[in-house]
Amino acid sequence: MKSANFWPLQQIRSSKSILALEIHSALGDFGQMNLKELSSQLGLSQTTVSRALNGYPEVSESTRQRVMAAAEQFNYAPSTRAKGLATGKALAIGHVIPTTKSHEMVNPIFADFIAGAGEEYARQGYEMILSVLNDDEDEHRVYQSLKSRRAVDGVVVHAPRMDDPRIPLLHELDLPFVVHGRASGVAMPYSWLDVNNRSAFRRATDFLFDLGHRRIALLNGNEQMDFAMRRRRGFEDALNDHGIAPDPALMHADEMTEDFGYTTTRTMLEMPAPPTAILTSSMIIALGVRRAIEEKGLRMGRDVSIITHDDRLSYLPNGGDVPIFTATRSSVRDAGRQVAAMLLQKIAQPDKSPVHTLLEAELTVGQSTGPAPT
Amino acid sequence: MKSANFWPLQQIRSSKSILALEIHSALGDFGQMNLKELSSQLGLSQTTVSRALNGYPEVSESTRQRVMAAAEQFNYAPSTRAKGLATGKALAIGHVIPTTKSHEMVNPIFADFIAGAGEEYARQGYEMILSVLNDDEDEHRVYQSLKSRRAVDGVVVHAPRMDDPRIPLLHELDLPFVVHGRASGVAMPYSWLDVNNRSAFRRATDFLFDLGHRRIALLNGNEQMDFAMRRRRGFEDALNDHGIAPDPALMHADEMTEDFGYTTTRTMLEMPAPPTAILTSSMIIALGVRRAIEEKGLRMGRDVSIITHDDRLSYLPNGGDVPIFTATRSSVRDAGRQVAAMLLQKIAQPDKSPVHTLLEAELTVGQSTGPAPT
DNA sequence: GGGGCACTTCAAAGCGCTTTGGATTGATTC
DNA sequence: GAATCAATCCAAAGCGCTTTGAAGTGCCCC
Repeated sequence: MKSANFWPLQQIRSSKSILALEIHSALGDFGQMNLKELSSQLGLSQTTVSRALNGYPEVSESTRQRVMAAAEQFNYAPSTRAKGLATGKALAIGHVIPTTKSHEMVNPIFADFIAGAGEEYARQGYEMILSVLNDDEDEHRVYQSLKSRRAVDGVVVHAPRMDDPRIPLLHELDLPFVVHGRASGVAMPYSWLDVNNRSAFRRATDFLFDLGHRRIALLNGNEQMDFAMRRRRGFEDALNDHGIAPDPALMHADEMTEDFGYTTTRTMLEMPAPPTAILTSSMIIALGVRRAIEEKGLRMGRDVSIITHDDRLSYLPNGGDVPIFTATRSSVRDAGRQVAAMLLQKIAQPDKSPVHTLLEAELTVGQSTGPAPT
Repeated sequence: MKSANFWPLQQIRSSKSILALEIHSALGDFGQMNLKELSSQLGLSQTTVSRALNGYPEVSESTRQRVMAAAEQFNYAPSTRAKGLATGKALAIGHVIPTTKSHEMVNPIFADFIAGAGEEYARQGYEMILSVLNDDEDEHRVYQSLKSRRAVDGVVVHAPRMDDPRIPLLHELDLPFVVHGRASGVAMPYSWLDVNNRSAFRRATDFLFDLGHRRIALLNGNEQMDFAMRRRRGFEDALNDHGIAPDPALMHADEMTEDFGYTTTRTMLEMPAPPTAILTSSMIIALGVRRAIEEKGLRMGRDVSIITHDDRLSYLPNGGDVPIFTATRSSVRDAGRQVAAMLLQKIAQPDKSPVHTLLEAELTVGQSTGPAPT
């Protein structure tokens, strides 16, 4: 221990270095490098190495370089679990996979949203952890469990419904969260990011009016969902502006499948006064609508116009340079990125008041709309 | 400490219980209950409480009941991080989100697969953690990082390509894994679960032959992907059996979008001798194919037959009771469940030799196929 | 040559759990 | 009544990190 009295410092250093190399090659592939090991290889204390890696100023630049190089060389990275324990943070964000209870349907926007959020987490050194709701399990328990196991520092709330009970719950659990969407009816403040669904659908409807359409149908998502309800409002707003009473026969809401679009449109086209334009809440519905139209020998954009909302899902591109569908567009992947950033921000500064982001969807004109047939 | 000498046991117990209640109500909502706290509330040592909760036999049944009740009441659950540190296991499984580099496209089967896998993890007390590949980042580093941070006990390999480099990498990293799919060209043994793509597509093609079709097209996924390559083999097998040479003009492979199905079919239908049947690798492609067919005034199932592979994605149901498309079906959600189970099994018994599961897709006949037009 | 001052570096405690090796207890046996 | 044995229960070490409070180092100046 007192060898420093006998050995010149330089010599110790270099002899240790040699030792380090030997030990390393001996460890070869089985040893998982840890802080203790790494610092002994470097001939430094764990404190110093830790500080060097975490960017504390107490460490000289040359030492830091040396440490970082060694960490790189030995593939060292601190154990997430140990780090989490020591810092009291989980360094992870939770996402609870939204499934509609009826058909264990996974929300199709989920994958792209996650991909966006994940980018942000990766950049900031956070883990993303997912939980799936087992059919028998209730939502409450999932969040409760996430909290009591201290598995995450915060969560993202997906697919909010009206009066969504998760918001008061998370408040009570004191678990930071950001909502992707909004929950009408919830009084307490919370952070959210949402697309301005109401104005988007209002504008889309207006656009159809401008083209001369008067019988416009709406194929919406399940109207328990907050976004669907808002889209309907926007649709109705525009009708009202133009002095037209909403016609229940032209308004349908259900899970957003191709089949829903197809069968509903088919039925509507049999009506004495069929719609000349149809607004849909998702590309998948729109595909079904288009099928029903073409099957009947009509042409989309001439006989019947379609406007859809387009979440820009990567596997469902809306055409190439020229969009196929006229659409209200907003990238859900981008939303994921932003929500993640908001949440990390909130975790860093818990006392800041809630933040709201309202994205405006852009209306891009494609080939699916045209003047109302006379 | 020696108070047991002065106080009758019963009395201590009950006085502690009262204390417990008081402390609890004082802690109220802010305290995160931990083992120490819980055991002091119960008047037991941490060891005993831990053992009671983890089902060790050294604890009497009555004590265990009492402990479990208290844990329930106080919403206690062990900290994942502390538990992980102590046991040396991460208690988590990693999934690296597959994106095709070209268009940051997220594999559309991903969400459903994850949902299935997540169920299994939840049941066995594992966390699921996702990583997203940043565009600039390379695959190697992601797995390397997962390993060196000791963030996961194993990973699932998604969307294997031919000669997939991840397999030797994970071997080298000594990180347990199971592959969803197979990687032709990889010599070393590994566990996988796959659909028998080759036989499925062979049978589908045979089925079309039986219906009298001779000019059959294949719209495949990107043939770097192992599954796509196997499907092509199956397709070619059947052609060979029937003495027909594969016609490059009828074989196309690309990212599986609706547009790909549409434009390719449209082109093919312009050929002097257009195909009378088309095989597609995904429902989304099939939707595009159908559109091209109907747009041309032809009818699916009469003028042109379609068979598609159907992963049973929850948001893309293939009709209701009567399937719309004739399809080779195999539930990807179910695959997720099984892969997860295989991986957890492997982690529990690392030395067992690799396991293989080959699922046969079922061929379900829908409305999209019919006798070849004469 | 010793005091003062930046710079660096260190030893050790603590995060919340599991687990080892031992202690305690009451019942049972001789 | 001492010895044996299950059945319980406990104290303390250890997992890999961060962080606090203290100490070492070299340099300059008086």
